[in-house]
This record gives sequence, C-alpha cells and structure tokens, in this order.
Amino acid sequence: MSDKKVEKCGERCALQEILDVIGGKWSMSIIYALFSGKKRFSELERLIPGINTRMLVKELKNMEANGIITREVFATVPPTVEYTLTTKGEKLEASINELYKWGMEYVA
Amino acid sequence: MSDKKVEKCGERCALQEILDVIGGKWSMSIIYALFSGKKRFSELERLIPGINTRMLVKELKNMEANGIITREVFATVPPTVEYTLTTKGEKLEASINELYKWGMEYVA
DNA sequence: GTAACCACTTTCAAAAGTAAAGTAATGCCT
DNA sequence: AGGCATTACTTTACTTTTGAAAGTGGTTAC
Repeated sequence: MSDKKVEKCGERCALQEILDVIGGKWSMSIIYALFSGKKRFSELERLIPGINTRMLVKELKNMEANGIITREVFATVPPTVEYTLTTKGEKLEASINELYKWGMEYVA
Repeated sequence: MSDKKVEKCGERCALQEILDVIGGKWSMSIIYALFSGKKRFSELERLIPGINTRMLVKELKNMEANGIITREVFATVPPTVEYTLTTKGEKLEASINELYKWGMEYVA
C-alpha cells in the first residue's frame, strides 16, 4: 500500500514522466541549449530556431513545474530572467546525448 | 554544396530526426513495446493503454516511413500484421533505457 | 519623441489528437 | 442459415494543442 507510484504504474509511470519532460516538440532543444549553462529568455529564443514565443513560455513553465529548470528574475532594466537546469535536469544529459548520437548516426 | 543535411543543420538536424521518431506522444511507448519482439496490431493496442486506433495506425505508418519498424502482412484469416523494429529502431534501446532509468529515478 | 530591448501575453487559425462507430473477409456456434 | 466474433484498419465529428503575428509595459539610447 505504500510506494504508490512505483507500485501502481512502475514502468509506464516512468515513461509518462519522461514524455512529459522530453516528449514535447521543443523540450529537448531547450534542455540541450541549457546544457551549456544558464540562458536568458531571448537567448533561448535565438538559440532555438523555429520556436515561437508562446511555446517557449509554455515549455519553460512546464519544465519549471516538472522541476528540471529554475527561473530567476533580476530586477534590471530591461528586466532579465535566467533559466538554469536543476540537478534533475542535468541528469538528462547522458540520455539526450545517447539519443543524439543515434540521430547523428541515422540521419539518412 | 554536397553533404547537404549534415552541412545544413548538423546538430539540429539530428535533433529533428530524433524528435520525429520519439517526439510523438506514443512513439516511445510503441518502440518500448517492440523491444521485446515483434507484435501484431491488436497486441500493441492492448499493450499500450490509452492509445486509440487512429493514433496507433498513424504512428506505425510514421515509424515505418522513418525506417525504424517494418510491417509484414500475413494472408491469414482474419488477417494478421506484424510490426518489428529494424536495426535502426533497435539501436534506440540504449538511449531509451537511459531515459527510462532517469524516469524511474526521478518520479517524485 | 520615437524607436528599440526584454519578457512575456493575447488572439485567432491551423494542425494534431481523441472517441466512437463503421468496414470487409472469414470462422464458429447453434 | 443467422448472428456474433476476430483482425486491421477507416471514417467522421469533435476537442485540444500548437503556431504566427501582433500587442503590452516599463525604460533607455538616439
């Protein structure tokens, strides 16, 4: 009766968590961009070609809610916001690099 | 002017390829199910709770087009169709297992 | 004073996803 | 012989998500 989540869905639960974090169309690009250190909103926008503001905002919010990034606001002028990977986020590096290698190898 | 794809987008191209394959809402679940061997359409439907027929069809077609699964039809009655991972598909196992471990570790 | 910078928000159309029912060929049961 | 089940999908109608573009508000450089 304890260990709820693991007991309840185990494998599939992990899968759900993963998909919620990296399943989105842009999440992986964002995480990838953040591997090289914290970034401001506009930096991310420039680093990820094709993304639009709305989606970047949404994904960042989702990632913050999922605990894989932190958002820090600076009362500068103009205002500055920095996004950083948490430990949980950083731990995705191995997985994403693996996927990445696969992608590089299999681009037809 | 040659080596088009690599030259044109390099890193980002690999990312696109990856997302096209595992970025869809259900792709990873399907690939995961196929790691344990070929499956029929209805087996996949049963193995992946929550998916609907239309989406399963769509994802399978997409995966076939992406060369990560093969589709084999048997003229039995009722007809049987088997889906199998290609080598390209199988090569995703390491990456997905990595992600998987992450998911298991960080399910809050 | 007006144009630009930053980090968003809003609006609306388009694309993607979901649910549920339908299709065609056959076999099994009664 | 009629009806139901099985398999692998289609089709239709609908909801949700995403995308493109313009707008907001405070400040500062020109």
